[in-house]
Amino acid sequence: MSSQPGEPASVDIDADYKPLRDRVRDELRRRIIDDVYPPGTRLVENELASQLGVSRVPVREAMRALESEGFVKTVPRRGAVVVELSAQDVEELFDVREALEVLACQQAATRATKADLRRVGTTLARARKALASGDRLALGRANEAFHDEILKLSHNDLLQNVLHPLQGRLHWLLRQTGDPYDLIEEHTALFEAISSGSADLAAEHARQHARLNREIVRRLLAERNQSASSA
Amino acid sequence: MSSQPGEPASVDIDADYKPLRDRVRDELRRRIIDDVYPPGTRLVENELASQLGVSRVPVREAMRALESEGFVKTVPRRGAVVVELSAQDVEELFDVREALEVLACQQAATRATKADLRRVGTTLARARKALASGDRLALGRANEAFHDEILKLSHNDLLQNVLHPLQGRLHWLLRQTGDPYDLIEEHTALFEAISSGSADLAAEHARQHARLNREIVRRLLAERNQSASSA
DNA sequence: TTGTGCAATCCTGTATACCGTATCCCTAGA
DNA sequence: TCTAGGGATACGGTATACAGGATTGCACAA
Repeated sequence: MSSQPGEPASVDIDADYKPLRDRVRDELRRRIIDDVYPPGTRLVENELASQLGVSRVPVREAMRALESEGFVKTVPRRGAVVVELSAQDVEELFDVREALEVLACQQAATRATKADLRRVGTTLARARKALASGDRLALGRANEAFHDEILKLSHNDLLQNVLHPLQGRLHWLLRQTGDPYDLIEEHTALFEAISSGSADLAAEHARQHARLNREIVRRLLAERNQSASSA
Repeated sequence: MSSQPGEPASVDIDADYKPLRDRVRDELRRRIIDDVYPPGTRLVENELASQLGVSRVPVREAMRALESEGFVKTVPRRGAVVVELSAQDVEELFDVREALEVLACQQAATRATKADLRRVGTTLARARKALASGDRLALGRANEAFHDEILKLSHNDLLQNVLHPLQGRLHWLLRQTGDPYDLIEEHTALFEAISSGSADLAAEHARQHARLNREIVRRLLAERNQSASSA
């Protein structure tokens, strides 16, 4: 059309336009993850709508999205409640996550570009810095970002669409359990495996990492349940 | 509480109640799969609403659901269009499907009950009968049912929630390409591997089956594209 | 003939109001 | 203490309105 060579493909006047429903969804998801709405909280459409200064329609649509992401459960005619992840839910989450993250890392190994890898390297450096300065929050965020970026390296849109919400729930879970562990060595090894270009090596590391991660979360949950049952 | 032993957990006056949005979603999905709305068709809220005799709200919610299932693509302020699966989409579909179906079969091998296996056996018999009588439609349905049931054998709710929509798209694709192949031997072998209780064996067969399936679809698509480009 | 600009139109996104009905909760009564 | 009744609450759905981006078609200019 009228676009000059070198310019982005389309005109995109409104590239950053986001429907209200999506902004509401993001805000509610954030509140759930940040424990503003702890598990068990009822999410009442009218309350949220007036609180956010929007009508019920976008709130309803946001709620359906959060339901399909697994953050809330809707019982027909009773409304939506923030889910409490059961032990079985956690196991299933790790089952599926392992299968998909192994695939993501395999594909990342064969498809990642130099620029991709540089970006991940930067994120890892940020994590190391956060660890050194003892900033647990920043470390957690950097670790989350690491997984998000690995996922992008797969250059597989469907995989990203499927796995991303699961990772969201995983991150939520890790924040609930305190996420008090050092994954940097693990992540570095995984990153190197991917950088090597060997799909098999990357897969092996991804599987190992997922399993270690699962074990840690299992232990944390077991501890939490013990202290809860003694109350 | 007040319920007597042996009675269902709750009174369940309305056990089969389904929100309108879900029924609309199912109906629209059916129409897409049955090619009533071929790829590229614009889905206009008002039209569908008046056609189905409902208001716009449930139609909108159904559309979002179909979007997250990957049947339609919506561009903000421009509306929803039935997607046309690109070659890359198909590859990604098979990538993720393979990873998840391998997991499903592994878990099915260790978790399936006798009753589960009997049920699948019945479905396989149905497929054989359909093949013998040359009923292609029934054969296709039976093959779809086979995969749905294997998935249930995994007794993994999350896995089912994630994989089921992908299988829906896959079945859609197979109907588009004509689904003209005989999978019964393959399915029988997979079924026996699962029945044996060996996760490794089941995984191997699942992987092999997924790859064969992918090859067949690739060939069919290549043929279709050739005949399309010569038009 | 081919393009270009503008106006009319369509449709989405959102708001508002309202209704029926299922569910929940509280209270009064046995 | 338990149960039944009744009101309050909130979901699911309908109807309507409207602003403004997107699309289309047409007239007009090059």
